[in-house]
Amino acid sequence: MLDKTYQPETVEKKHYEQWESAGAFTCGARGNADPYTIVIPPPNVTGSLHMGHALNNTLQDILIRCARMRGRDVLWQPGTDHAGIATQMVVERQLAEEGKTRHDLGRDAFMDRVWDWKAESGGTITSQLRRLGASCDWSRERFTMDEGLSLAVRKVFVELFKKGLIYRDKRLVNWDPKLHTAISDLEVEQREETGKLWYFRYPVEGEEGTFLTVATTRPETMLADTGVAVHPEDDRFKHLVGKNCTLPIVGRIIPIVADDYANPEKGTGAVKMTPAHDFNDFEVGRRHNLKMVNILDKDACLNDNVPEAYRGMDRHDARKKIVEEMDSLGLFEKVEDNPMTIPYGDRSGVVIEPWLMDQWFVDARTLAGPAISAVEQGRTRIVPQQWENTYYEWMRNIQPWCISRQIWWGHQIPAWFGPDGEIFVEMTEQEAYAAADKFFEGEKVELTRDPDVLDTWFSSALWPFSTLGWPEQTPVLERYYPTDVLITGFDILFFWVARMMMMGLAFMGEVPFHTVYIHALVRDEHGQKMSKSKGNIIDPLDLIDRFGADALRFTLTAQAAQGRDVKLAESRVEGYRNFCTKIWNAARFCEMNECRPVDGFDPASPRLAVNRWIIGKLKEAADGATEAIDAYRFNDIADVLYHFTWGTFCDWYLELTKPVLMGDDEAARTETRATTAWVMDQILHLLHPVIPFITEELYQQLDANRASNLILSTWPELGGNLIDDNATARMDWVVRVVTAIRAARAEMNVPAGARVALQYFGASDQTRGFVDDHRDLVMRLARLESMDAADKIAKGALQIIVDETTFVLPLSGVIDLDAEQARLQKEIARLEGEIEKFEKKLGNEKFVTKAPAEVVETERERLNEATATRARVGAALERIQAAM
RNA sequence: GGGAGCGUAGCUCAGCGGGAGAGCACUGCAUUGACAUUGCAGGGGUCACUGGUUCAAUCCCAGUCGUUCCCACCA
Repeated sequence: MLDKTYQPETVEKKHYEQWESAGAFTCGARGNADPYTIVIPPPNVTGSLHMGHALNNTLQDILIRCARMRGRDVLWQPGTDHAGIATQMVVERQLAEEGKTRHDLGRDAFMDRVWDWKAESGGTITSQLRRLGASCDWSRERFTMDEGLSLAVRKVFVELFKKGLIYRDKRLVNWDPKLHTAISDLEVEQREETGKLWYFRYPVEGEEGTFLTVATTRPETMLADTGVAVHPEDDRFKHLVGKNCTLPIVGRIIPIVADDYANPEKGTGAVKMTPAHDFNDFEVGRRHNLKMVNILDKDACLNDNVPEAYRGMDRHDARKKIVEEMDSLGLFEKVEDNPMTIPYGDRSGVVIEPWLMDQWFVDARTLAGPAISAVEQGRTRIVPQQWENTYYEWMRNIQPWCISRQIWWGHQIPAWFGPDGEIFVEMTEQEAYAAADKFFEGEKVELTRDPDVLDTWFSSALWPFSTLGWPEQTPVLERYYPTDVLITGFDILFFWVARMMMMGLAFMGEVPFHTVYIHALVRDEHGQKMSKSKGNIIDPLDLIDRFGADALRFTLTAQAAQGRDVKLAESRVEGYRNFCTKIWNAARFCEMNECRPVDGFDPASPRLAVNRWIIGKLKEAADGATEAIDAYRFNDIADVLYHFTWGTFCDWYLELTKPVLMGDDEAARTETRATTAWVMDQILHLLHPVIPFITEELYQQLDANRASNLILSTWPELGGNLIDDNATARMDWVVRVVTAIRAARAEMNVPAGARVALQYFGASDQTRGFVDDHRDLVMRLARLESMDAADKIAKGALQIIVDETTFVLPLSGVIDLDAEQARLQKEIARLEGEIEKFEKKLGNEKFVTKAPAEVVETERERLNEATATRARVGAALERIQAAM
């Protein structure tokens, strides 16, 4: 017996364990079936589940469960990411609370500490994914710093280095003065701010009283100026090109050069050059052989390359002091407000400094080529397609990828330096020494390994094949690569998707996935991004606790329309929890009425119209769900199943069949029980990918003899002629008549409980047939006492027009004639509006000649129908008026 | 500066070249047999604005306004 209410927490736990122990998640059991593979976007190993994960993994689980039910050999490859900077920051914060830094511990002890933290918190996110219902193959769980995956990282690094696609270079990088590491362009967040623009006079050397005014947003960088640039065509400055300025405060003589970069429209037209601290100036400096003077240390404080008074100062303090000193020298001209973008580190939140240093880079431009063509040729499809443009845009303008990080948690770069800076990149230290031996021709040297680690995204880029065993050529790799679809948020399109494309093509020679489905962000109900500081974070686990995992999953699915953010309101979750309750109660109804699944039930077999009708509707819903899944239209899946289950099955079918179930026609009862059970069962199948827990529970409870789990059963693919036009016509008629009577009764305040007599007038033969066949149904659902033909209409009765028939509730003296008159007049006004519209359209010759014939025909039918109904309602109105 | 999305009922959003939809909220009625986490019925919208294409535009095109986001090294 089913409990009176659905208890998610016990059911969810029970079935998840059952699925796992039944091996339902394990790949490879269906050796002959087509494989279907998804790799999970690996969450941060020390993180916890947020709404974005909940959405992302719900969508994956829907595809995975559906594919499994459709007979595929499914692999959902799970795992976690070491998330270098993020994880290291967490552990460093813990250390800070103990008053320590990582340097107090030293590298090895610090690494142990992070591994401990990983061991402690690493299970959180995976257990939360289980609570969500994610049917990952946990036996294959991987971590980006596993031995095998680390081997893959080294192998890729070494091979790319040997091909010249990874190189070490001295360039300006984005330096994070708080985290003390370089970061990639993608990790820099540009923020719009109102800054200032200061105008300074630089004396021209040897020309007393002549000044060149430059404008700058960063006064402190003037200490590193090594030139001034003007545009070659700028007549104001032509005569100064080739001369020098004396850099105030510092006293350095710096050249005035002509370069196209200088924009006559910007600032004063003369721009100071700071090649060691500005990306543009760096390029100009290269072109003109300007000196590179680095004035910052790793904390972004001024170093010994500046006048003594400034040494050790913070960059912000230095700015103030520079402006003051320039002012006191009479070289400060003015200051203006200036809207500008300032670079911030996305993790640290501090202003990033361009800093000149040696780092490792990937030649992304070369790797991007094949990744661009793969999408152009459709070997990988991006859904929704508009994201392809974004992908192309970025890939075609891709910059060298800075992959070295000055942190400890991550994959240490397999590069060893010799005594004079020679670089040996090898898989192991042993091989590095061997290479060094060869290089130094037997001379014994000491090698030191590069202390830096790789950008986290370097290892994530290998995820689709490193998790499957690469570089070994394993059967699993052979079978499941390339994967089928990748599901991810647009926020990591560049970070991750683009890089997987590059690495997959470079090392596997094949795209990593055929389809990339990009979903939106989950926001709060007002469209605000969820953040700790705003305090508007909704915790998925909290919602699961309160409403059940299924309710949360259904909500996310129903809102996952392509190309739009998901705005999550708790009222929605509550609404879909109610949907789960509805299903539960429908199942209880089945149980109470002994609607048990019948083995080998043939959906073409029922004879009763109501049964043939619901089977037809079910087929439509099932086809709709399948189409929606294949098109990644997740919200449509939810929508079509919601409306079929609640609106069609519960609200109509279960009500329509009650008379049969309670009647004494044994054959009809048996057929209806079997049909009800079968449709219920199909509903459970169709809903299972979205709401796996409650459907599994009901599937098992509704038939104690079931040998297998719903998770492993077969997706409904209903063939052939299950849609019966005759059954549809009659049942749709019943629905129409019942609805019309109910509406009229409600509007005219006929007491809901009152059983009233109904007469019908002017019915066609077909309608009379429908009445004869379905009289009991209409009487029951519309609360009628009787239903008889009449040859005239009683005076002052309530009249309801459906199609050609006038239904009459002879309530003379009971109903309010004025109200009835008003009701009919309103109906007439509506009909006349329609008629006018149709007539105007059909009176337009261009419409009749140019529009498709079937459209014209439809409009004609509508006009005829409206006209006929108008006449009948008019007659009804006259009768009422006669009675007044 | 470049690009993209969005603007439809009070709120959150589907839809989309030929009769404006859902959920929630709101109003009225209904409680002894699946379900009040319910049922029945109802109110509510110049589909942002202006032009254009078309027999026909909420839908396609252009522009405007508003809004969100992405990319970009501009003193």
